[in-house]
Amino acid sequence: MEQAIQEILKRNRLSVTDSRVKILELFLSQAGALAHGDIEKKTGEKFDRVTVYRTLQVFLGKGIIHTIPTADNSIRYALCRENCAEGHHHDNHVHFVCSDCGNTTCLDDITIPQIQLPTGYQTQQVEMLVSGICRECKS
Amino acid sequence: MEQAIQEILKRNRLSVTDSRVKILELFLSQAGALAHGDIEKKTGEKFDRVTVYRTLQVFLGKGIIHTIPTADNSIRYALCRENCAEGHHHDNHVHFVCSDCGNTTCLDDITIPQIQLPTGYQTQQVEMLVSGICRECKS
DNA sequence: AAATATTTTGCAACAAAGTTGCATCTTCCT
DNA sequence: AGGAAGATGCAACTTTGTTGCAAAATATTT
Repeated sequence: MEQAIQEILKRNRLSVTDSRVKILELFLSQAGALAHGDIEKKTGEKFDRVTVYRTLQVFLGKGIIHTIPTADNSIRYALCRENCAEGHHHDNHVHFVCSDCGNTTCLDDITIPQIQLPTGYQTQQVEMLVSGICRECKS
Repeated sequence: MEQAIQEILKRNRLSVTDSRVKILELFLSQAGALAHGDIEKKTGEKFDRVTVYRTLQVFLGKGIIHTIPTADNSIRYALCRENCAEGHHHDNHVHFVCSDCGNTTCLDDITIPQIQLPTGYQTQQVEMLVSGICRECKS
């Protein structure tokens, strides 16, 4: 994993620092999306709040992670699949929020269907957000 | 308009107060969705912040308005069409955020398409959020 | 229409979330 | 190893949202 992380950082011309490594580790070691708060807690509160904010901003800018809007007004972050160009994702998968466990996951294989907007509207990006019960919580 | 507003409040067994009337007026007098901040500003800062929060909560609970999650982590509120039951909307329309003027609108006539989730996932609610350029800004 | 009961409001105080400037420390490059 | 560039932590601050409570407004009863 250590390898992979270095690779990601280097590919994006970012210096390799403790916080960046630890935060990327977090993302890589679990499937779901993370809110800012989760990150602060799960890194063992080793980093300053400000550092976490700034690290997320940098990752966002480089297209390493993307945001997921949620109904409860708390932005989640998730890793982008391979090939997001700097600042320009192709992030056309559906996001799922479990109303039981609260986890947010990217359903990478479910593509957002095309829709026909009224004339005069021009689409740039589409987000689709499903809430419900996830596989783990259903059983 | 005054009529209509009273009607809405009475139908929902809410007492008719200045703040509620003014805030409903705001929603009725313009198409788009409003963020909490917009409301504070546009009412001419006559009401306490707390009152605005509470009023929105009440309207939400009664199904008079619904929330729209946005990518920038600021919840918008918009009027529900006619017949939302208390606490239970049928809110299956698409939301549009203009990246130029910033306005958020309900595309009431565009229905969210059905999607097929992976087995094991159970859907409760689906949100679809399109960003782009709106009719007004395009010209 | 007045009196009472019920709601709603505004204030104060607080908690959480996010931002900025700046000095210090790390990382990277040669 | 040394210096430039960049990242971090701290402090201070702003914005956003919440809660308890007394005062005020609204609704209800007679």
